[in-house]
Amino acid sequence: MPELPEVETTRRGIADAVIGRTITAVSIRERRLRWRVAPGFEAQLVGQRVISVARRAKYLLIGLERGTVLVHLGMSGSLRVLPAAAAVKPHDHVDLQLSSGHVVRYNDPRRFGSFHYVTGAAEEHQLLASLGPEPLHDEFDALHLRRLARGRRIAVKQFIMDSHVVVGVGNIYASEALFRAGVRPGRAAGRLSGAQVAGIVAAIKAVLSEAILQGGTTLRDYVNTDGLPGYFRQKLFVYERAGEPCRNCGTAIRSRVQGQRATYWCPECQT
DNA sequence: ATGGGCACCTGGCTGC
DNA sequence: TGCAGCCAGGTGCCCA
Repeated sequence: MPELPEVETTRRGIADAVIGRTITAVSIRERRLRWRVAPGFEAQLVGQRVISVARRAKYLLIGLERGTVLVHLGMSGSLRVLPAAAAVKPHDHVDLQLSSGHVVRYNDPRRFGSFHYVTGAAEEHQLLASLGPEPLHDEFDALHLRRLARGRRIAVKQFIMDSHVVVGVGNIYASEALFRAGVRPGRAAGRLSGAQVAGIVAAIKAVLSEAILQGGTTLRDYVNTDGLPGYFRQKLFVYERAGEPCRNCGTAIRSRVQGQRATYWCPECQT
């Protein structure tokens, strides 16, 4: 489910509710997430005040007084801020009880998400240490992408979804960015022109920024911290639109499986 | 190093 | 109606 815009929307949604509050209790109903939640996780959090809520790639970093909680939403995870007494629903796996009387509740049907508690510099944690640049930061530019693409035969769509190249570009926004850049997803990354690389960088930044403004994309499960969907779906040009007319030229959108993921493109607008 | 494929898991939809 | 099969916003790991 969540790509960078959905995670960023979640970050903004929980920030005001948690910053300055103390975690008074942690309850875990299901420890078997992508990785089993470590024994002692609850005890390490309880009593600590929340200092910050940041994001790195698709990870949320909940900064506490003595450490950081690393949360990943996987494919189907979401965090909501609810009154402490709110009824528990299926797949509500983790609760962070706050001194405000609210609870940050993690729901994840597929259990591909994760929770870690990290002491010391969170960015040095194994899961974060080798990640590429943030797509919306200045260090992600045409020069960077061109340098990494040199000699690579991998399809450009899989290339921009590689977290060593740039983080946060998932299956929806990879197709959408390549449509905007006018580049076919199967093109070899190393054979793109400088102008195409620059166009892809600009398109990634634009599509992610716009999606954040719309609160992300809801296809199936995703909801923000208030339980509401994201509205970017209406702005999608190609994703899950196979056979439908291109919004630009009317040609039927095509799809195929690439790297075990569905890919969508317009055969007329993308070369 | 690079690229490809698998695994983890549940739920919703399709078609027989 | 029932059920098998397929598909889904991610990503770490193993293999050639």
